[in-house]
Amino acid sequence: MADTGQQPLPAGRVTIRTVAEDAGVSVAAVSKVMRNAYGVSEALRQNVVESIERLGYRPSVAARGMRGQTYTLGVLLVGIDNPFLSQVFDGIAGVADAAGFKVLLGVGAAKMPMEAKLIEQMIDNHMDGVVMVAAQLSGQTLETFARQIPISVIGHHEATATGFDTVNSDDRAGARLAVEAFLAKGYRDIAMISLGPEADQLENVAPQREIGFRSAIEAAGLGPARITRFDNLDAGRWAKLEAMLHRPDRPRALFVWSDLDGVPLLNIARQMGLRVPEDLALIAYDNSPVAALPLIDLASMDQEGQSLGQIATEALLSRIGGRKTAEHKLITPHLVARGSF
Amino acid sequence: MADTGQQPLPAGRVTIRTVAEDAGVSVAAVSKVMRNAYGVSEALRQNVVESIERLGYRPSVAARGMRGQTYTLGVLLVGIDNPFLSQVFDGIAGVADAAGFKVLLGVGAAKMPMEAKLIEQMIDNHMDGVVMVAAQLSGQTLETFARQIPISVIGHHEATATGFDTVNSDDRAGARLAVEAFLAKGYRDIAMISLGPEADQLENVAPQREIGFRSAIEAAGLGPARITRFDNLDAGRWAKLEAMLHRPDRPRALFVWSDLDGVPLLNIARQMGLRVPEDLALIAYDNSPVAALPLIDLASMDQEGQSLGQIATEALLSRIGGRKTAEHKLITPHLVARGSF
DNA sequence: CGTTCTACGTAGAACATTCTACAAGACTTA
DNA sequence: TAAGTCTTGTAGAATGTTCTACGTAGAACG
Repeated sequence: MADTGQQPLPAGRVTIRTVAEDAGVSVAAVSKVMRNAYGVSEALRQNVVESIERLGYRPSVAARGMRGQTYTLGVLLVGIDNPFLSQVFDGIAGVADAAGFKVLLGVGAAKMPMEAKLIEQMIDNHMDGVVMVAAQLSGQTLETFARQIPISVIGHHEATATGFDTVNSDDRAGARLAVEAFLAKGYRDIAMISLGPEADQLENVAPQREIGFRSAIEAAGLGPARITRFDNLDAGRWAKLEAMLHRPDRPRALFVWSDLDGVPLLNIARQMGLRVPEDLALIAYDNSPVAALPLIDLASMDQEGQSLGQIATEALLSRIGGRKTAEHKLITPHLVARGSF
Repeated sequence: MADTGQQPLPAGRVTIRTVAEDAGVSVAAVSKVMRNAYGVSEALRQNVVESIERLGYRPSVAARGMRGQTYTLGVLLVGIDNPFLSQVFDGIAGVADAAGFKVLLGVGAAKMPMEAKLIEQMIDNHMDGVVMVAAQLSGQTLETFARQIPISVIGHHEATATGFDTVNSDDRAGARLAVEAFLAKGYRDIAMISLGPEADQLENVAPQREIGFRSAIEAAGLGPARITRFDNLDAGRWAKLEAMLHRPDRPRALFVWSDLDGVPLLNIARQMGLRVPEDLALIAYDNSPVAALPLIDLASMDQEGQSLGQIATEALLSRIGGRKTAEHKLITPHLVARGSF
């Protein structure tokens, strides 16, 4: 490793001053080299770079944050055990890394005050920007924060926002594609299971999928659309789902807003003795690894989370770079057909 | 950033100076109140607190980091889509939050250089401490980092480490409990599937489980123990697993080092027409939500990830508080019995 | 009635960086 | 040759905190 010479213990931290002394130049010169700023001769540059490598110098992010950029992006995730989010994160991390930015993660647990605190924390850490994934915060709150830090949002339909960028999977198209896939196989009696109670919050993904579902059903002349909502927090939801499957007017085909509900639903159906797809056809959403298990074999819409993450991060970086106008992008999902329909 | 100079913008950042002026006291007095340090009268305190609330002041973490504590902990996770890690994180976040610490996450993707970079980043952010979960880094590397920042490690058996604390599930006991559960039901022909190729890296969990398995098998007079290892990165592993189940000397009962392999294995077995547990009995590890699905119904060892996270964080906080000696704790896991054996 | 304590509060250095001026040369141009 | 311009580098302010050292009362002590 690094040879420190006579002094056996490395002692204190290697700061920009240590490097400056070692290279025999001013502190500002080292700073310039670090940022490849203008006004450094090749000779000086070489000299400083050598000292930096010899000493293993790394600039203090905290100190940087006081005046300049930190080259750190914050990512705000709703939860941590959702495979879709994991894909999105991969996309974000890839682009950030390539651009020389570090990434730190905050986990909001789908609680608004928590999310707000985390953004504040990222601001307080002087991060250069934030990617929010499936945030619960209102568009208005986001606008407020966006005045303090560049923000790019995934999974939050807010196409009129002016202060921040958004990237979304086209949830309406996704629902339509699912319905069309059912129709192509001859299913006519199609219903949807959605996430309650947020039906009127059009910025969220589930309501958007409802809109897509409804319009596709009506376009096929099968209206009015049947949509049942279950609350994420409702403890008795599985019992309700089972009751629904027991009713005589049980639909022949079900479009489920997420694998999070789709997989357990499939479980319940099979437990009840229903054959899938002979008795009940299913298409869910997110194309998570569990859905792909042979024993589950659940068809699911793939949102291409990695692309979403990449595009959102590119947008964020260009905003950090100085863009003032807002960008809103929509990515079309695709169906991964499996034995469940 | 947005400051064009001409317009007096609504709000520049609220700093400690703003508060001091508003309250009519010195900057240091405000700092003392923030840290509830010694030497503040109740009257002054009240006055300052009022100003803080009125102005919505939040201290800059970056500036704090330059001299004092940042009240931020870093958490280093191998991956983000592992339900066990999600539990651990919950435990960490809970304890940290209660102690007034913020948490930021880094994701190491099981790559050593990546992990090293993330720790360095946390050091550069002047975080107060780091919890590492299932790190790949060697104990020696950890000791080096531990000289620069307090570290608490989960899932890394290193009981002789002096520079950092460790908290582990008792993996040997876990394997033994699984074997004993098999024995209690009369199974005698028991084998294990482990993670390769790291059998000789005793700090990792899989080798520890192998040791526990081996000793339990031998103690029952059923030795030598049959252990097969599959590499995480091996693309053909599923085919190999299937081939193994086709062999005539297929074991009657299988202990699998993780649900990550256990669930797909169960899938393959059922696909082959094997009945579980009539033809093949299974116990895996981690008790992930998928294992609990009725269609899967896989018995699994529960490591109580949340406790692990809590204990590791408490250790970290006490180390931040000044403790110099190392603590090494072991938590006993328990079996969640299900229909698979 | 001085002297020492104790409690409260303040000034200012320190922290590690960026960034704005500006100076000293070298080079160009009229 | 004088004036202007470009290049390279430096000094020092600025950033928002914490923390050390110190001053100033009033209380307790002898």
